[in-house]
Amino acid sequence: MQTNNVTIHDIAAALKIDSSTVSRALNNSPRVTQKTKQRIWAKAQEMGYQRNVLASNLRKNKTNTIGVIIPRISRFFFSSAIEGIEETAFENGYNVIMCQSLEKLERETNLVQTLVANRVDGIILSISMETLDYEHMELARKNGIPTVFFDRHCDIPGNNNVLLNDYQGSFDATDHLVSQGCRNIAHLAGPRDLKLYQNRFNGYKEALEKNGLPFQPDLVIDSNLMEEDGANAAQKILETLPQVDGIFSANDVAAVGAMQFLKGKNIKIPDEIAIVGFSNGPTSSVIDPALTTVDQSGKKMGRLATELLIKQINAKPIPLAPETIILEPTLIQRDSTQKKPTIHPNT
Amino acid sequence: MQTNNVTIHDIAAALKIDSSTVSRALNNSPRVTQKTKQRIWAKAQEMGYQRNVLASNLRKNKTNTIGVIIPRISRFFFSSAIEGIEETAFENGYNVIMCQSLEKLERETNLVQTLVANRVDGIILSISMETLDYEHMELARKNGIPTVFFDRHCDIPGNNNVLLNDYQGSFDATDHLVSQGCRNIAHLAGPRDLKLYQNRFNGYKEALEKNGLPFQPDLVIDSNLMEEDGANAAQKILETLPQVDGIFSANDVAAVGAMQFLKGKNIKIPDEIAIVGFSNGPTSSVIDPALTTVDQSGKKMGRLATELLIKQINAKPIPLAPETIILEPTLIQRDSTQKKPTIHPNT
DNA sequence: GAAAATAATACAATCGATTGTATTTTATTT
DNA sequence: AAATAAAATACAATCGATTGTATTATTTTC
Repeated sequence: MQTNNVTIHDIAAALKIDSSTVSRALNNSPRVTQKTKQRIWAKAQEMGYQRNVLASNLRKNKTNTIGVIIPRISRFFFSSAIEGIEETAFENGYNVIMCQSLEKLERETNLVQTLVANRVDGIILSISMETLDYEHMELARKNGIPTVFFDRHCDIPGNNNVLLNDYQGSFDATDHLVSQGCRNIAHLAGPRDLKLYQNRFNGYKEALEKNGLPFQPDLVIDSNLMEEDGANAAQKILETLPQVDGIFSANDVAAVGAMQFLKGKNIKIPDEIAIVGFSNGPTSSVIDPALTTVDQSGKKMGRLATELLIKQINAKPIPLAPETIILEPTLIQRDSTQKKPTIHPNT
Repeated sequence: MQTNNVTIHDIAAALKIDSSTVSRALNNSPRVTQKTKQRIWAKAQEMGYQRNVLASNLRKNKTNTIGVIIPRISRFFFSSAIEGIEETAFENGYNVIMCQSLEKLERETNLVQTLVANRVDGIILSISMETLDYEHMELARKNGIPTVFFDRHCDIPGNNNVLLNDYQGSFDATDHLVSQGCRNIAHLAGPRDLKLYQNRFNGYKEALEKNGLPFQPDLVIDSNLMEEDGANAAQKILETLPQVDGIFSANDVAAVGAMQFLKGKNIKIPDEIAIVGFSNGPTSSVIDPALTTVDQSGKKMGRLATELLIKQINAKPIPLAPETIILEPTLIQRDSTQKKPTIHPNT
C-alpha cells in the first residue's frame, strides 16, 4: 500500500522539532511562537503536507460529517432538501454522507448502522414508507448521535423534527377547491401509515366538514401516488364517480398523472374537474393548465434541519430539549383551479 | 467527551484473550478457531460492540468512501446520476460523500481538497461552468486518488470519463427537425467553454450541413440555458427572426422556457415552430405539446461512472489504463415536433 | 513417545494526529 | 546575578483497529 503521504512527523524531523509542536502550529495554537509557526507552515507547504483527517477524527472522536438518509434522491422534493442540507453543512464545515433507503426498511436499518459505524456527528432522516417501528434508531440514540427527522417523521416523543404543516396545507387546498365551487371533491391519498399522509387526509376531511360538505369515504382513493396511480384514479373517477368536480391529490406526481388522463379524455380542467396537487414540483408550473399546489419548500426544510442538527451536535454531551419546527405551507394558485365565473352560454 | 463505546480491547479483556484475536475473529479470519470465534461473536453482541470504522480506516488506509462533486443536486439530471452512483456504491460497500460546486470553481477546488483530506478512495466529478483549468485536480492525482468525470468532462488526456455522445444526440435532434420540414432552425446554445455544449453545437451545425442547409450564425442564441433564457430567446426569435421554424435547445429547461413564451404568444407548436430539447427531464413529457428531447440517462451514467471508479480503485496501486465510456443517446420523439402532414386548407 | 509439523493465540508495532504533563528556554523581577 | 515567573517546546500516552512475527498448544508422523 503506497503511502507517500507527508505526516507531521516528517515535518518535525525535517525541522528537528517535535511533532506535537507541528500539530499545534498547524492548528494555530497559541502555545507555539509565531516564528516557529512560520517555519512549520512554510515547510508544510513545501513538502506538500495534507492533514490526515482520519487520524484527526479518530483522536478527536468527531468526524465533521452528517449522515443523510432519504427514500430516493431523484425525487424533486428530496433533491431540493439535500441541496439545502449540503449548503448549510458546507457553510459550517461539515461533510454530507448521502444514502437512499429506496423505501425499504431493511436498507434504512442497514444505513443507520453504517452511519453509526462511521461515527457521523449527526443524522438527518426522512423515513421510508415501510418504516413503522423505530427500533433501528435506537442504535443512534444509544451512541449519542443526534438525529433530526424531516418531512416524513415518526411520532415517537423526544425527537427533533422539521416538518411542514401538512394538515394546514391540505386544509387550505381543499378549502380553496370548495371556494371555487367544487362540491364533490375526491382525494388521492398516500399510505396512511405515514403520519404525513394521514395529516394530509385529515386536512382534506376537516376542510370539507368546516364547509358543511359531507365527507364521502368512497371519494378517497388510496395508492402510492405514482403517476400511474393518478391516472388510474382519474379513470376510476370518470367511470364510477361522475359527481366528482374537484380532486385534491396528496402529491403533484399523482395529480399530474390524473390530469394527463383527464386531458386525454377531453375533460375540461378546471371547469369540469378542478385539481390541486401537493409539493410545487417542477412539473406543476409546466403542465397545462398549470397546477395549483401546496409549496413544500424542500430546500428550506433541508436548511432548517441541518441548522437544528448542528445545534444539537454542538450541545453535546448534554442534549438540548428536542425541538420540532413546523413550517406553514403556502398554496400556490394556478389555472387548474381557476374556474371561470359561470356565465350563461349564448348571451 | 463521552466514549462509552465498546472496543475490541474490552471484549478481549472480558474473555481474557488478546485483542488481535478479537480483531481477527470479527473479521472472520481463518487464523482463529471456530470455537473462539463463537465466544467472541457472542460477547461482542452481548456488549453491543460496534466497530470503529475510523480506526479501521486509518490503519487500512482505505475509507470505502467515494466523493462526488456535481454542480447542483436539485437538477434532475444530476439527482438521477447520484441515484445511480449511490445505488452502485451501496452494492459495493462504499459510502458516498456528496458535494455541490454550485458552478463555482473556488468551491470545487475547496471540495477536492476536502475529499483528499478525508482520504476518499475515489472521486466522481462533473465540473462547474467556471472550470476552465484543472490544476485543482492535480491534488487528487498526486495523492493517487482515482477520478472519473461524467457528463461535463474536461479534455485533458489520461482521464476516466463517462459521457454521452452529445454530438450525436444533437445531430439526431437537428436531423429530426429537418426531416419534419424545418429549414431555419435556431439553436439555444450553452456556454461553449464546456466541451459538452460545444459538442452539442457541433452536432447541430453538422446536421444542418449534412442536409444541405446553410449554417446561419445569427440563429445561434447563447445563454446559460435557464428557463428565463429560453423565454428571452423565444422573444428574440419572434421579434427579429421570423424565418425560424424550428428550435433545437441544448437543454430541456430552456426549451420549456421558450415553449411557454411561444404558447403565450399563441404560436402553434409544432406547426409554426417545432422544438427539441435535451435531457428528457421530468417536465418534457408533461408540457403540452410533449417535448421531443434527447434522453441523457443520468442514472445509467452514474452507475457506469461508479463501476469504472471502483474498478480503478481496486486496481491500485498500479492504475489501469484510463477509460472513456461513451453512451449513445436516444431521441425521444414527442408532439413538439410531429408536424401534421401539410394538407391544403378548406378541402 | 519423541520429533516434527501445524494450528491457535499472544505480542508488539503501526496508522497519523492530538493533548495533558514535564522539561527546557527565555523573560522578568529584585 | 540569582530567583522567580512565564513562555516555548518536548515527551509520552492515546484514539481503536490491524497485521507481521513470535510463542504456545495441539496434532501428526515415524
